[in-house]
Amino acid sequence: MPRACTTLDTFNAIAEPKRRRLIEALAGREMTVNETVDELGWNQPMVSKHLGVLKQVGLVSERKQGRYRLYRVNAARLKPVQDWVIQFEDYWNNSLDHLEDYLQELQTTGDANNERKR
Amino acid sequence: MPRACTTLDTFNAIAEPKRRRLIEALAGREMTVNETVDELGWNQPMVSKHLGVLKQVGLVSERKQGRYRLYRVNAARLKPVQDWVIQFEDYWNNSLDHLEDYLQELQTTGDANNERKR
DNA sequence: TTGATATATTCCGTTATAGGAATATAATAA
DNA sequence: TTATTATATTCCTATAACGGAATATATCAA
Repeated sequence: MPRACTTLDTFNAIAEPKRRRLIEALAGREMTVNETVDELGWNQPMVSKHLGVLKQVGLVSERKQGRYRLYRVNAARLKPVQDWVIQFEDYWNNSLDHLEDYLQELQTTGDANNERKR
Repeated sequence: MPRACTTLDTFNAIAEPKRRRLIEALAGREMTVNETVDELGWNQPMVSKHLGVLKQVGLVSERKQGRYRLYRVNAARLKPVQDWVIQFEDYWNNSLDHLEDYLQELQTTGDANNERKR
């Protein structure tokens, strides 16, 4: 079984850095495909294809105007990500977060003694 | 060029639903691989493999104790995701978020008139 | 009509994937 | 030692991925 489609959900869609960059560029303002091309400096098919993925997931919406297509971010679709991550907010600034332990462990081999009974 | 490795960064690692589930299961408490297997009802290699990906990204840390390996979530590694998403928080509850427009547009064909001058 | 502009789509090649099954390794217990 | 428990790894297969290049479609302008 391969990895899930990028068009399956928001999490998969924003795993790609270019798509996050695209969302940042479009945040708060509508833009034409070519305006985006100019702003990001990518080639046009690349922008169109990434926009296509974002559109399928609903992260951007598209509005036709003449021969232009205006794209805009649908920030609400990011909420599931925020909602999922926020669950763990309590952990990353207090004693439950053991980042230092982890970083230290990367350097020491870690003693594998003291069998725990289960 | 294929999709980026799941072990490249947090965004790619959490794109997989099972890995998010795994993080939830381990949140706040250390667990053995087999405890996790029991709790999630997956087979053991599957749990080990997903833990392996999470470990490479630093989302979980591992501590050997006898023949057990205790896994624990490193919530701090989720912060980049939170930091990225939070940028758009302003958009998803006020006028800048055009969700209704979008949903409505899905049903109407949308008039492609009114060429905009550029 | 013809040409130009704006955007989307198709074809291609390389590659990492996720799951299943089987097996290997490590550590303990008898 | 041998058996058992705990965990990791290897091999397999099908699939979807990005990017590049080329091309198709759509709309406007002359």
